[in-house]
Amino acid sequence: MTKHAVKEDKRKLIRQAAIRVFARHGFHDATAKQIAQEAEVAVGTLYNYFKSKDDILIHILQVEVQERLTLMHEIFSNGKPIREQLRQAMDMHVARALKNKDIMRLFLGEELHLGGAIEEHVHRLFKEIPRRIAGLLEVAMARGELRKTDPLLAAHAAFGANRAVVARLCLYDDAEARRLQASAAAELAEFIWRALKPDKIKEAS
Amino acid sequence: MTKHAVKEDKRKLIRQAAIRVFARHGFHDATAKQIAQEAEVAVGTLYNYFKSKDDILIHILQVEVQERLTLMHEIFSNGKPIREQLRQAMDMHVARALKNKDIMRLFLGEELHLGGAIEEHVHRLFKEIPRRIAGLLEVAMARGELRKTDPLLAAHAAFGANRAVVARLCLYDDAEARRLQASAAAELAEFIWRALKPDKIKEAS
Amino acid sequence: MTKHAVKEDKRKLIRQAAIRVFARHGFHDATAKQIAQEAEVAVGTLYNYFKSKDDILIHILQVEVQERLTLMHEIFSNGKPIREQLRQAMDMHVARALKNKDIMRLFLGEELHLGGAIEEHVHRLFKEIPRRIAGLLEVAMARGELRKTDPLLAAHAAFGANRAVVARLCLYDDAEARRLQASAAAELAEFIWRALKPDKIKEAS
Amino acid sequence: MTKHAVKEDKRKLIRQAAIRVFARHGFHDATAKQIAQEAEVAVGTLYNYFKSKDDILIHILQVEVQERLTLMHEIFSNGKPIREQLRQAMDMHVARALKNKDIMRLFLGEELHLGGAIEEHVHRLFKEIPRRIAGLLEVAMARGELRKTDPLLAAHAAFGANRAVVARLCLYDDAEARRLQASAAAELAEFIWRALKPDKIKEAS
DNA sequence: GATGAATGAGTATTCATTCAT
DNA sequence: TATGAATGAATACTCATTCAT
Repeated sequence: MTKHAVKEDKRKLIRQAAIRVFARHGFHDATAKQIAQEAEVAVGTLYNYFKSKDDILIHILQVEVQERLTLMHEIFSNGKPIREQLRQAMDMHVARALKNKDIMRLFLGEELHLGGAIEEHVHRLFKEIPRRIAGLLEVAMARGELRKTDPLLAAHAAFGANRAVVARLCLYDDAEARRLQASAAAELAEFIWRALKPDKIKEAS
Repeated sequence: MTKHAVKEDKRKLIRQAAIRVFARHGFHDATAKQIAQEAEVAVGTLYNYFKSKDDILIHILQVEVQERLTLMHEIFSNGKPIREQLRQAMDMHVARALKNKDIMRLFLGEELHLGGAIEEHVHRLFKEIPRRIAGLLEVAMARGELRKTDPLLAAHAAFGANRAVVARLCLYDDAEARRLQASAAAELAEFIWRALKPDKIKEAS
Repeated sequence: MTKHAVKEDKRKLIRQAAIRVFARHGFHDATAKQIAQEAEVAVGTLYNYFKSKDDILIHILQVEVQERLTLMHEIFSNGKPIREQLRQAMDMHVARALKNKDIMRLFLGEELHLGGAIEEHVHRLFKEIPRRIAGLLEVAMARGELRKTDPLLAAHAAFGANRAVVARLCLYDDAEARRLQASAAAELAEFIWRALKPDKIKEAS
Repeated sequence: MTKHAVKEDKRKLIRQAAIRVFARHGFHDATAKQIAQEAEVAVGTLYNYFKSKDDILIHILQVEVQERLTLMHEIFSNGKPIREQLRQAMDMHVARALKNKDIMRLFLGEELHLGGAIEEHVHRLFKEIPRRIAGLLEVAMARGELRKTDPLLAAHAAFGANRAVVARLCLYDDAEARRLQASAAAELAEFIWRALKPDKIKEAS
């Protein structure tokens, strides 16, 4: 039990070091040596915990995606009106992104062309998110809380809007980014809400 | 003058070969040799027309972005109602993307982490698009054709929504992609229109 | 004393595991981990019983060579006519080789280029065999049981003939190997006997 | 034509450098860098002429085996009596070996366990030699110039005898090696001739 | 201008060995 | 004694770029 916990701790240590290094140099240009130094372990140790550099990236993305999906699921199961849920979801994403810009840099940048084997893993991971959002939207549409439209397309549009705004906040640290930061989540929620709200709103309660 | 034209022709030849190769293998994994073979020239010749491999990528992106911006500008200057303009813009982007999936793959994937010098060039390029969209939106807001909100944020959201949907269409060639293809532009336009239309529509032609 | 016996047992355990692993992967490509797993001990344990991976190989070869030399000595001391002794020696070598192909693969393949330090050990070991054979041949020549010729050269030739035939039987498991298997020892003995028998045979008794 | 010749020259240059380096350090321990330095080219250049380090070794062995087989074929086609042919063959092998000890060291040592893909190539190469010798012996047996026995087994025995003696001469440069050097070929030829000559010799000149 | 052979810096991964537990 | 996680030196191979022809 302890052994397993220690092993997980070290994986986490390496994962977090790798996030920083990948964010700094990009996946391709980051070297195993850099990751090892950042984690303060020997190069060989990386390979005691991960099969390869690719494997580290996959693991990082998996953990992050998993956590997001879980949080999203909680928000959209809390019984609040959909408009409120959208607002909470945007808050969550924006806050999380700002809190950990490193991982966002990684998350936003390395969507494609990782080469052969990883690419599939990563794509599968990235396709899962809009699919889950589409599921949530579909339920809301069925309930009449959102207008009827293609849920998958709407999910992509909503997720894409969010992604672009968050990217703007995280990737460029300029005056405009700082200006948008405060209102971004609220405006995004409003944007998506308006895009998807029913024509006649009959929100009971 | 002829000399210059010949030179530009060869640059174009190489650029288009590079687009295909980058799309196939990704920027990092594409080799100068592959590009040369695809363009049916010697490796050395590449370097007579471009400073470096990086330079080729920058050039590709510049041309594409430039063309899009020009088209966008035309659409938003045609005097049609904003809703129609949105529709035309979405049509243009989707059609162009589907027509040249190669360049889209490149365009979508290599946004970040190209390493040091290029990164700046590319970022500057990619920041330009939302800024221009924001400009267009701002005008429309001033005219009361769109609701008042932060134009830059709205531009990012709209552009992001578009980007995500187009990515879905171009990057994964599955059943869902084919289903969405026909209606994507219209639905996207509707999505963005609803997100940004004024509360009370008083479109005096 | 018991302690020493236990220690020897474990050395044997490891030695035999190593023989299997070396035979499977070759000395260079075999890893300490593989040997440890095959022996069902921890990696560190190997190093409690052997100085190094090299040391394990040396030990294996030493034991095998020692055993062969002892058996050879017995055969050539049994008072039988030399022709019969040759026959018995060939039988012994062929039988032993076929019984333990693993060790033969090792024995035949890793003769050279083990790198610096081991090489000397191994060479010394491998030089010992022809020298001992030469000694036996010399005695027989002195007695007139074999024709007079350079004993060392004859020893190498005889040993080499044997080695090559045994290699053929052990290393390639094809139809020809199976055909030769039955008659190999007898034919080899005959080959060497004819090569070395005196011109006029006056075998008393 | 010139281009091809130049390319072949460089392959030869690299091949010969590699022979020296492999002989010095053994195949496994020789590094690409060492070979490059010995050949006075850059590391990358090696890979313009050979697919891999393995490929270099295969090429070396192929050339050497091919040359030997050709020479052997000439000797055994020259119409001389078989005893003379044997003598010439031994002379050739011994002389060639002494003239180029480097390649012999390689030739003798790396018979096995080169790992996966090469191993097959090399084995096929090394099996070819006894097969060809067997063919020659069979013809001689049919003509009554040699006693009837299994030609393949005899070939292995003869080749093995030769190999062992040559190895002794090339690998260890000690007093005994120098003593044997002069008489080795003649004695080897005699050894093999006696081992294989017919019981009643009726050599019609 | 065009060519493509030569260059050599750069990197993921392995594995013998150690040593704290 | 037994363990096995940690270590880090070592190495084949790639590929952007150059430059003599």
